[in-house]
Amino acid sequence: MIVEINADFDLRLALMGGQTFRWQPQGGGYRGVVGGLLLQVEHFRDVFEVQVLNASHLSHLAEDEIGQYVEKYFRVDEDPEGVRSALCKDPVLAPIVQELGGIRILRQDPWECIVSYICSIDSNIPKIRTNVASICRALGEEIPVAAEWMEYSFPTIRAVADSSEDLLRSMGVGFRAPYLLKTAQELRDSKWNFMDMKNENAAKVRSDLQSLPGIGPKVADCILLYSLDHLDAFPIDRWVRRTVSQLYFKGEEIRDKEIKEWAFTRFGFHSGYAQQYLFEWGRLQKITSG
DNA sequence: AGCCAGGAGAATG
DNA sequence: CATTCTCATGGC
Repeated sequence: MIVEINADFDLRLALMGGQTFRWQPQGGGYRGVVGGLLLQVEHFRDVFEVQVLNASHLSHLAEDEIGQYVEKYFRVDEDPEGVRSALCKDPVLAPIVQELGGIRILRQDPWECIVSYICSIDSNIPKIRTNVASICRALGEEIPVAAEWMEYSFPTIRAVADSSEDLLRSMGVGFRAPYLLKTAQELRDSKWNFMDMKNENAAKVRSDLQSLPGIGPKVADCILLYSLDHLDAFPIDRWVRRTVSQLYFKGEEIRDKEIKEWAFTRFGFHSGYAQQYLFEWGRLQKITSG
């Protein structure tokens, strides 16, 4: 089955940047597992095609629901041109948006996002990817694709909650192992409704998330932005802190609280996209400056 | 080889 | 409330 999506979309930045960790370059496009579906994505001129490679026995989706599911994941229900033109009113951001182009924010699964960004604590993108891959291989369900080709779904909350700290440590996550275990157990044992969290007040959701072990301000904002439809969230990590300071505050050190207020004042409900451009631009500068 | 990494949490001034 | 320390591992 093939789903065609009509959108300007930088797939490399969306799938291989710092927002999701399950995709790999493959044959001119990218391959990744999303909610039990093994997807192959390729970009053509003004559309890209999403091909469903597996029988989707884990997705519990009917054939005609897969298209909607994929479109939700790629967040086609938004106007990227409108977002960019709004951001370009900022004279500092305008040339960056111009250069980086069509960054898009995916709509990921909240639980996958929680695990991924707990793994991200004091880490780096290549390592997060290997950590997440190890966790899926050990605790996810097998998705047989072809001979000698096995993919793995993202493990359920229960699968992680019922594992152990030692097992998680053996996947290279180090001191994050107890965070992952305790948060999974809390989510298993209490009633968390991620759907409701998409409509609730962002501050409330943020503080609820921060009650979970291993979720602080930065990780909570990533979960809000990447999986809970709170596109005004502005995750502040080292890169963003550094980049904002450099571009807007003459290199002065600014407290996170001030950066948050500054961001919302300046970018409003598009703060999440602003953050995304600033993050990618900061990393690009580091790469090109050696 | 040694520095650094999409931080959080606990312990201190 | 602000600063400082530790946490485990691997990428570059």
